[in-house]
Amino acid sequence: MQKDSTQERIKQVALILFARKGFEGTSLSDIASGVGIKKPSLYAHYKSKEDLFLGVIHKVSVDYNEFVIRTVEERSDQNPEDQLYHLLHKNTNYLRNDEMGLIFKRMMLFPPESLRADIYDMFEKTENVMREVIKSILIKMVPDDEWEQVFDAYLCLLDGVFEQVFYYSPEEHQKRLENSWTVFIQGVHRKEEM
Amino acid sequence: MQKDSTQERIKQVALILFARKGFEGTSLSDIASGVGIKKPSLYAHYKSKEDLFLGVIHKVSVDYNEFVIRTVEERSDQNPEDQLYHLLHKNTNYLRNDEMGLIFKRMMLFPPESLRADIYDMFEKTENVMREVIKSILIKMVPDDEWEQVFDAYLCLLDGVFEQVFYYSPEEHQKRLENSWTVFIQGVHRKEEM
DNA sequence: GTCTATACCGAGATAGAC
DNA sequence: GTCTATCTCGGTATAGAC
Repeated sequence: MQKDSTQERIKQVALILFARKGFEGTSLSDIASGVGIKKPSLYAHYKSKEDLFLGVIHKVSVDYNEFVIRTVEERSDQNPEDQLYHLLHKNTNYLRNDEMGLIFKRMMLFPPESLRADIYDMFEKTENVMREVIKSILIKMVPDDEWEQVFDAYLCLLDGVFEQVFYYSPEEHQKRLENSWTVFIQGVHRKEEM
Repeated sequence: MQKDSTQERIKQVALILFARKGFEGTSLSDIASGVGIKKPSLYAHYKSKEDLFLGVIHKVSVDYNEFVIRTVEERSDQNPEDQLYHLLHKNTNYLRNDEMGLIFKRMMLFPPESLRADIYDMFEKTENVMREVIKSILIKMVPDDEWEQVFDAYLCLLDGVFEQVFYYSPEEHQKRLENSWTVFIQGVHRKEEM
């Protein structure tokens, strides 16, 4: 598994272009010229555009799952609230800065019609990874029969914050993230008092 | 302004197709055959595909703004909490059932590259409509210097709930909406107690 | 305004030499 | 594995008759 094989470089270039311009919006010519080869040479490595796309998406899916697990482990010694906050922040940065995040979300929301089933299969496990990892944090801070409610609210927070990455400047976005987090965590704490 | 003019029917068909398959994924042949005319006839009404697209988007933008205002007015006699909850629900249904919602969000998140600037200009006022309308509700329930924090959290809730429309079944989605709402409104109430 | 016919282009994909 | 040359298809768009 060489890291600099042409195969790998094609995937890297394709990742960026698919993320920015979508599946239909990206042409094989674009990809080939980004890699520095001619279009037909791509077919020595992938048997079709869709085949290449699935290769890219698979890589992205694996990377995101690893990212989530790694990020939570980084703060496994801290209190649950800090862990949740840390994940919220890291997740936002990942989605903002990394082409991985961009393409991940684009394909979750608006997959190319012909590949919809494949993509949903591939990403199905991501929800489960999130669930297990976040559950392990939540059961330390709320009663056993309520972690799922907070889980849903937290995932909604992640999704909302993600979406806003596209609309606002980094500063404005940061402000909104903090405000949304504050209301969320107050809601969770109120639970503890009841 | 006839409602059944060919112009209008073209826009209706184009709206549905653009929403489902995106700008690049939709061809003028698709649109023409949906309308029941031949492809070149489209050019009697719109001077290009991009021109048609902008026409559709404009209609969508206006409709969404009107929807938000109308929905809040429907419950203007009720207490603020019910108003917020009502808007959350209606907004979700609008985004789920109406092609308007689908295309609105698709184009906010992933506009076709060449039209990005036009689209962002067109949608800029939506945020302001939301801000004014929701502010008028919030100032009745939280201190004057805190409505903006709750506004940010509420908009994040709307965005998160919207995004999840794509992932989950209606039942699962409804459950998550209720849970997210509960944590949100508890966070807001805790503010009142402090 | 709608049609047929067509121009033009760029897309994805293949053949076959090197 | 990479190239040039080429194929086929479907896209956007235009010309011009009715």
